[in-house]
Amino acid sequence: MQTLTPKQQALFTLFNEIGIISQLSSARFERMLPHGLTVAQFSVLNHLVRLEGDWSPARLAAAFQVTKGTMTSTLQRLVAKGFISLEPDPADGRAKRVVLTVAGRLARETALSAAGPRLGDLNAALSPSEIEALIPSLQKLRVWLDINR
Amino acid sequence: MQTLTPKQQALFTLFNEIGIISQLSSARFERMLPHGLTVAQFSVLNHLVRLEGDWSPARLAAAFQVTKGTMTSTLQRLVAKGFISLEPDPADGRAKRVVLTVAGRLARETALSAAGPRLGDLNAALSPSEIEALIPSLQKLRVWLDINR
DNA sequence: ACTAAATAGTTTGGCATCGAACTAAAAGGA
DNA sequence: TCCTTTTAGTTCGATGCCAAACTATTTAGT
Repeated sequence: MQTLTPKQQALFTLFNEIGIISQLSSARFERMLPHGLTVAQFSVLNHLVRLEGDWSPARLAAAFQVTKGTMTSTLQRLVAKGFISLEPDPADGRAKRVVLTVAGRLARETALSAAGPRLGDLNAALSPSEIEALIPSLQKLRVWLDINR
Repeated sequence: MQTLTPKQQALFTLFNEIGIISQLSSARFERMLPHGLTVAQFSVLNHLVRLEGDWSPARLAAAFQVTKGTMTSTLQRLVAKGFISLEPDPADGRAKRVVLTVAGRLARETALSAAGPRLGDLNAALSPSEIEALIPSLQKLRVWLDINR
């Protein structure tokens, strides 16, 4: 029977754990969000608030590591909720600019107030120092996966 | 403006990295798989080979932390590919038994031969010891998220 | 034994994601 | 300038995932 070496097995386990954590944590976070916001939608709002400046759908797609088609879909839902508007880019006929509305800024505030405090619950599972310890390795892994796509 | 404490920020970063790694690694793994197998489909085949015994859709759903509906869908696709069959459970009129076909066992072999060797590429990003170091913390986190669902 | 509650599976509707095909517009090159 | 290539966005068809509603069957409690 085909088997894996211990090293391969460890990698397999690693990605398996990461996949499950990703699933469970998004679901958990999403349940805290108001306005029927999804993680993808909230992330875009949060990004627009934190990093002021001009953001096109294409730049957002690159920032979030998703395809342009995926970003189109997420942005359309945010437009439908009145949290952003898409305006033509005066300097480039192909491009659009993503503009946060007042309601969008408010929704992000509300979401953060609702979800932020409960993030701390996680310290029952992992101490702050353990969390800090994980991040650098995960970042190395993410960067490598991103570059060697 | 609503902000996050450093601890909350670290958690946010952690889940963000995990989400991206999950995305990139599944895509990477999936590209190596033959027969148009997805990660979800391969995982079920692999599970059935490694852990012989009687597996119902419900048990599989629990093992993979997905809903029964999700498992129904994945199993239906595996049936369509001829890799498993679903048979009635003689002892329980509600239940079914998931049976690996010869083709299914072969497909799993082939997939493992194709994907296994290339798993090692990842060692360019993270050494085996770093990988080993990550796993216990991630498992703690996963278990906590699972229990406190 | 009967009824109520739990369990197995399916189906539906919604969101995220991908890859691929397609349109429009900008950039580059000869 | 004209043609080719690149880039921005959208759309389409799959897949995975969830929550919720629904059927059938089994268990449990009285």
